[in-house]
Amino acid sequence: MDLKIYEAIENPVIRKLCFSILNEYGEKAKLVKIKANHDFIVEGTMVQGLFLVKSGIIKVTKTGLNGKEQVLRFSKIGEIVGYRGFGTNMEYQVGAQSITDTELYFYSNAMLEESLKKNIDLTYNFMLFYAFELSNSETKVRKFAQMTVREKVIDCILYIHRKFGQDNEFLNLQLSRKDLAGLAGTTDEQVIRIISGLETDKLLLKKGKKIGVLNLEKLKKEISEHNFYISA
Amino acid sequence: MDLKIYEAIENPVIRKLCFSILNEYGEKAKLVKIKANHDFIVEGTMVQGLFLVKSGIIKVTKTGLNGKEQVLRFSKIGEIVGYRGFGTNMEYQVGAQSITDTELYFYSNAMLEESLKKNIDLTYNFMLFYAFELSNSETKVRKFAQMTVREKVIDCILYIHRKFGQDNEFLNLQLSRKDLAGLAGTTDEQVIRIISGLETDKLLLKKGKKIGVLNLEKLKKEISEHNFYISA
DNA sequence: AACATAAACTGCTAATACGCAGTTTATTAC
DNA sequence: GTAATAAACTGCGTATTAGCAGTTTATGTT
Repeated sequence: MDLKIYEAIENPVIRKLCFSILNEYGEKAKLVKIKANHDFIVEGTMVQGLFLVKSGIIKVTKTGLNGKEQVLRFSKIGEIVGYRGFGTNMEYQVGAQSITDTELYFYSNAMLEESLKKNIDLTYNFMLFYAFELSNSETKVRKFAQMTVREKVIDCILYIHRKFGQDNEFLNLQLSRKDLAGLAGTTDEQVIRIISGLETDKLLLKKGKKIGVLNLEKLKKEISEHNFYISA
Repeated sequence: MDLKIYEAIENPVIRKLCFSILNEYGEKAKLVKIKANHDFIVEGTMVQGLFLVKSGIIKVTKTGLNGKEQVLRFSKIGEIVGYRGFGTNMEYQVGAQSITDTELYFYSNAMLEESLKKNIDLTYNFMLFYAFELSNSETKVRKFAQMTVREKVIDCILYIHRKFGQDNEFLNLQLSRKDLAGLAGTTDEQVIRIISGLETDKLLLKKGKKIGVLNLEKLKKEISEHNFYISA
C-alpha cells in the first residue's frame, strides 16, 4: 500500500477514507501521470470514476455565467477529485486541471460500485467524507452571502496559507490574481486593489505576482467576527 | 412502516434514504410533536441525533455576521434535518424552527451508529444522500458568487414555487420578506424593492405579504443563462 | 371596531463593487 | 539582450447594494 499518501494527510476524515480506498484496491488502481496545465476532468462529460491525488496540485473549477470561472478548491496529495458526480447524475459537475505535474490513481465506476456494495467500512468512510464536505460547503455558502469582497479575498489567502503553507516570505502556492478572483468570487481588478490595500496596511508582502502573509494575526482578526474558515 | 411519508417523496435519492431509515427502525422511532414557531434544534448545542419530518414545514437556518440569519432551506415531509453535525464534530452547525405544527421522528446517535455499522444498505443510501446534497450545495455557492440580488430573489421564489407549489394565485408557502431575504442572502428592503419591480413587470402578483407567480416562463428565463436551480 | 403590533414599503445617502480602457511591469521565447 | 506576450496595475465613471429613518399598510387581539 502507498503509505506515503496516507501519511501526508492531516484531516482525519480524508485520512480514513484514503486508507479505506488504498486498503480496498492497493496496487490494482491505475496510475495516471499528467503534465502541468492539463484538463483531466472536463465539466459536463460522462463520469468515468474518481481520482486520488498521489502528487501534484489540482485546481477544481465550475463554469458560471458568461463562462466566468469559479474556482471551487485546490486539491493536493491524498485528496479525491471528481467524486461529486457520484450518485447524482452521470455528468461531471466540475472541471479539474493540473497546475503542476501530477500523478493520480484512477478508480472506475464499476470498481467502486462493486466495492461499495460489500465493503461497509469503505462505504461508511465515504459517507463521513461527504458529510464533512457538505458541512464545509454550507459554510462557504454563508461566506459568499455575507462577506465583503475584501473579507473574501483575505479568507482565500488564509486558505492558501493554511493548506499549502509559506516556507520563505511568499506563499508556497503561487496563484494569479485571476485564480484568486475565481476563488473569492470577484474580479481580478478587485483582487489587485485589495491586495494593494493589504500591502499598504502591512498585512501582506507583494513582489510581482508573488504574495506573502506578513501579519497572520491581523489578517485572521479581520475576518474573525465570522469565526469560520473553509477547510476544504 | 409509515408508507405515507415514503410515498410523498419525489426525489429518488431522498426517497431511498427515507425507505432505508423506515425499514431499519419502523415504529421504534420516537415521534415528536411540535407547535408552530418553535426551535427544536439550537445551533451550537450537542448533536443528539437526526429528525425525519413526518408532517409540517421546517426552516433550517445558520447564524452569520451580526446575528444575521441565513436561511439554508425549507424542509417538508420525508426530509431529514440535523444530519450535518454527523461525522464532523459534535455540535449542530445549523438551527431548525417549525414554521407550522410539525411531527418528527427522532433517531438518536446511538441508534444510528449501531445501524450504520451493520446495515450496508442504509449506509450506502446515506452516502448517496450526502453526495447529492453536496452537489446542490456547491451549485448554491456558485449562485451566491455570481448572481445579482434580483436573480437570487427570483431563484428563491422559484424554489418555493417548485417545492411547495401554488394552488391558487398565491404560493402555498407564505414567507415574510425577511425570510426571503435570509434565503437569498440579502436584506428585506432589497427583497421588497425587487418584488415590487417584478410586480410592475407583470411577472409576480402581490397582495399584502402574499406573493404569487404570474409568469413562470419569464421568471425562469431571467435566470436561465445560469441554467441551474437549487433542488435542496 | 379600535387598538397594538408587526410587517411591508419608500426615499435618500453612502458604501461597495464592477467594468472599461489604457499603462506599466513581469515573464517568456527567440 | 530584445521583442512579444501576458499579467499586474491604475483611474474613472457607473451600477448595484446596503442601511437608516421614517411612513403606510396589514394582521391579529380584545
